[in-house]
Amino acid sequence: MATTASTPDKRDRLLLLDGHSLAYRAFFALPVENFSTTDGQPTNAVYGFTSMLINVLRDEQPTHIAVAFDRSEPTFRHEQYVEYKAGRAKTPDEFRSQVSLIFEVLDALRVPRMSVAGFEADDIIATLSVQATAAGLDTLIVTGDRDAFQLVDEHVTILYPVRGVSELARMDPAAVEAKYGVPPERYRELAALVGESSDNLPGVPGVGPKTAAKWLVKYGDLATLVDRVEEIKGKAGDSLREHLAGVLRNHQINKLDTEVGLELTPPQLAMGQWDREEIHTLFDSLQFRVLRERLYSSISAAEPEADEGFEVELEALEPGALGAWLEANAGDRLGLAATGTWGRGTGELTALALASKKGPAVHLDPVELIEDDERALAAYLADASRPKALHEAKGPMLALAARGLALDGVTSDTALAAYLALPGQRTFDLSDLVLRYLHRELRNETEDSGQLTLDGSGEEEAAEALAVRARAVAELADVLDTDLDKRGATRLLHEVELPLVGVLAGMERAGIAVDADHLSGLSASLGAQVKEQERGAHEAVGREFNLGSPKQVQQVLFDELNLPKTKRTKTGYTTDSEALTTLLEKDGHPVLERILRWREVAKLKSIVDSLIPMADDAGRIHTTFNQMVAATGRLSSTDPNLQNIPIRTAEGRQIREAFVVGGGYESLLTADYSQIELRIMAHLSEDEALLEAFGSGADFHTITASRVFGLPPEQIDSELRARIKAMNYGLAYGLSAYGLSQQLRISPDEARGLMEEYFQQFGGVRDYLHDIVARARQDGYTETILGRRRYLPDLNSDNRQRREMAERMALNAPIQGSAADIIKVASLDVDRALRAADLRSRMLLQVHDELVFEVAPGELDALKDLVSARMAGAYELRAPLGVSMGTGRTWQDAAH
DNA sequence: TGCGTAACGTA
DNA sequence: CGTACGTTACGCAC
Repeated sequence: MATTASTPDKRDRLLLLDGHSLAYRAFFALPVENFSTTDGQPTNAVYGFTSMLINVLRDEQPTHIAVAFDRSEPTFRHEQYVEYKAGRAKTPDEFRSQVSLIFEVLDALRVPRMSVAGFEADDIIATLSVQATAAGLDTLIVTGDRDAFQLVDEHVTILYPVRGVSELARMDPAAVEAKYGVPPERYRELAALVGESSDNLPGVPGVGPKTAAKWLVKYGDLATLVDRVEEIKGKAGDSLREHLAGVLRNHQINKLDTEVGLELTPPQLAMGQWDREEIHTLFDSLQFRVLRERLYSSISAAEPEADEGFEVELEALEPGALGAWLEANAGDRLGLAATGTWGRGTGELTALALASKKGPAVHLDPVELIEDDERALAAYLADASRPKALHEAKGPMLALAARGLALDGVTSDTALAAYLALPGQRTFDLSDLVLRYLHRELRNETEDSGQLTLDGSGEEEAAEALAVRARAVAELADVLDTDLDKRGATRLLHEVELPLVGVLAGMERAGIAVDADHLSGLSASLGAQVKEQERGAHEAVGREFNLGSPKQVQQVLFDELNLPKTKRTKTGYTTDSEALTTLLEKDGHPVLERILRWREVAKLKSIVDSLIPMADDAGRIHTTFNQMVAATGRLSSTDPNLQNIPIRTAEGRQIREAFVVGGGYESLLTADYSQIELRIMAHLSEDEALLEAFGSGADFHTITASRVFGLPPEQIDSELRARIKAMNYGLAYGLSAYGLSQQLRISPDEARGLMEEYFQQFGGVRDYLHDIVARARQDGYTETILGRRRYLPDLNSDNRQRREMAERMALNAPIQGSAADIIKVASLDVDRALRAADLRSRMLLQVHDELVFEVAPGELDALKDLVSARMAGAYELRAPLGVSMGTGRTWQDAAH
C-alpha cells in the first residue's frame, strides 16, 4: 500500500541542528558585503543559519527541537590525539561576533541550545538521537559535518547542506549507501580510511572513497579488512599497511559519543511558544525584514499562539435605523474601520464599519444611505463627545472630509498609540498589533450561515472583514490605553498626537500652490546643463559612460584614469562629492568637476521633475505627513517630500521660488525656531554658561566662541565662529573628536583640544550628555520633555559598534525629540488660535523647526502676532524659544 | 518586479 | 568615527 504525503506519520519528530557547523557554512556561503546591518555588524552567518532554520521548520514541521554547539574547551578527542583539528585557520572575528546573535535568535524562538564542555556538538546530537529513538521519536539532524552520517538509520535522517545554505540533501540509509557505497553503519570505517583533512585526520594516501568502499564491501567491515590486510595487492595495499595505525586512530576518534550527560532529554525538547515581540525587536535590529516575513508566513500555521479570531455578527439595519443603533450604542467607544482610497490630501470612502467591543456591528455604504441615516452618521462622526477608535485615522478623515464629513471624538488611534509604545517599529499593521496585544488573529470566527450566494458572497465577506477590523480596533484601543499608561504616554497621545492628526489632515488638504511655468522653466534649463555636463564628462574621458551609475564612475576614475583610491564602500570605492572634491584638489582631472556638477544639476532636475506632475487641477501640491515613522517623534513627509526642498545653493533656492501663494491669499509666511535644539540642550543640561549665552541676545555661536577662545566677540572671525558652530551642533549628535577633525579639516589633536576648551567653559553640557546615556542604559530608554520614549536595548550590547551607535542615538533622541514635541504643540496651539480668532489664514507645511502659512488678505499682522506668540509660548525653556518670521509671494521670498 | 546600495536633498 | 528622514537611479536577483 502506498503512503502519501497527506497522511504523514504520526510519530513525533525531533529536529537537531549543529549550530557551529551550519553557521560556519553560511558564513562562507554568503558574502558578508551583502549581509550586514547599516551600522556594520556582519550578519551573514546569522542570516544563513536563521534562513536554514526557518526553511526546515516549515518543511519538516518538527514537534521537538534543539541546537547543539561546540565549546571552545578541548574535547576528549584532543586528549586521544593532540593533533586533532590542528592547523585549522583561526575563526574570523566577523564570525565570532555573530555567535551570540545566533544565540539571541534561538532564545527568541524558544529553541533550546545545548553545549557540554569536553564534547562536540555532534556528540550531543548523537546522544540525543539515540535517546530519541528509544523514546519513540524520529530524528532529523541538520549538520554540515559528515561524521554524523554514522548515526543514520531507519529513524534518524540527516539533512546535509549542499551548495551553500539553501539546499539540503536528505540522507537516509539508502542515500548514504548510494553516495558512499557502504551502509551508514560502515560510514565511520570508510571515513577512517579516507581521512578528514579539516579535522587533521590524514587517511591512507592514494585511497579515496571509491577504493575504501570497495574494500569494505569485499571484506565486510574494517576489522576483517585489518585482519586480512596482507591480502591486498598493489600500491594501495602497501599504502594501507603503512598507514594502518592512523586508520585505527581515525576510527577511534571519529566515533561519536552517545552517552554525553545532558540536562534535557528528547521529550523535554518540545517546541515552545514564541515571544513575538522579542522576535520582532531582534529581527528589526538585525534588519532581517524578509526573513521575518518568511518566518511569520511559513510558521504562523504551526504557531499555537494565535488560534482565535473574532466573533462578529453583522446587523442588517433597515433604512432609517442608523440613528437608533448609534443611540443604543451611545455608552461605548466604537471601533471604526473604513475602506476606500486616500492620500495627497483627499480620499474616497467606499465602506464604513462600526463595532463596539461586544454585540452586533454595522456595515455602511456611504453612497447608499438615505438622508436620515446620513444625517445621523454625520452628527455622530462630528460629535466630540462620542468616543471613537480608529487605526490610522488620518486617511479615513481625509476621505470623510472629501464628502464634507467631519470626524471628531477620536479618543484612540491604535496605530499612533502603538507608535508611542514602540517608536522604533517601522510598520504598525493592525493584524500585527492584534496578534501582539490580543493574541488573536484578524479573522471572523462566526460560523457561516451556509447561504453562499454566487454574486453576494464576496461583498458579504468584505463587509465581515471590515466589521472584524472595527471590533479589533475597539478591543485593541483599550489594551493600548493600558499599555500607554504604563509607559507614561497617555497625555502625549491625547493632548498632542491625537489632536495633531486633524491638523496634519488640514495641511494635507490645503496643499501648497506651485508656479507650473516656473517649474518647467527650471526643468528645461537644468536639463540643458545636465546634457552639457554629460557631454563634457564623456569628452574628458574619451568615451561615453553613465554618470548616474556609481559603478561606472568608479570604473572610469579608478580603473581607467587610475586616480588615487578613496574611502571604501561595501562594493568598492566611494565617489561621493566629498571624496571627489578632495580628489579634484589633488589631481585636478577635468572629469571630476563635470561629475560633481552633473550630480548637482541632475539632483535638482529630478526634484523639479518629480514636483511637476504632483500639482492638482488647482495648481496645488499635497504632501502626506507621516506621524509614525521617525523614532524620535519627528514628522516625515512623502509623496512628495516637502521637507527636503533645496535651500543651500542659489540654484536650489530657485526651486523654492516655485512654491507660491495661492489664489485668494495675499502672501506666504514662514516662521521658524532659531536654534531650537541648542536651546533644548541648554535647557536640559542647565549649563549656566550656555543659558547665559542665549540670554545675552547676541549671536549665539559668536558668544560661545568668544568664551571658548577667551576673546572679545568682536575678534571672533568667521573661521572661529564656524568651528564653534560645528561643535555646538555636533554635540547633540554625539560627535567625536575624530569626526570634528574631519569636518573642520583640522588634526584630531587640534579637534580634541578644541573640545576640551569647549567643555572647560561648558562643563554642564558634558555632564548632561554623559548622564543621559548612563540613565538610558539603566532605564532602557530615553525620554523627551513630554515623556516620549525611545527604547535603546543596544546600549547594553557587547558589540562595540552597536553600543556606540545606540549611545549617539541616546544623546540625540531627547534633543531632537523634544524639538519635535515643541513644534507639535505649537502647531496645535496655532491651529486652535487661528480658529478662535476666526482667521482665514491657514497652516500649509511643517518642516521640523519651521511652519509655513498662507496669509488671507488683511490678516498678516494678526497672523504674525498669533503665530509668534503661540510658537514662542509652546513650551517654557530656560533658554526661551525664539521665533523669526518672513513673508513674501514665494517660499523663497518668505525666507528671512 | 522587488530589493539593496550609493548618493544626496532637508532639519 | 554625527542624529533623523525620503527619493532617485542603478543593477542584481527572481
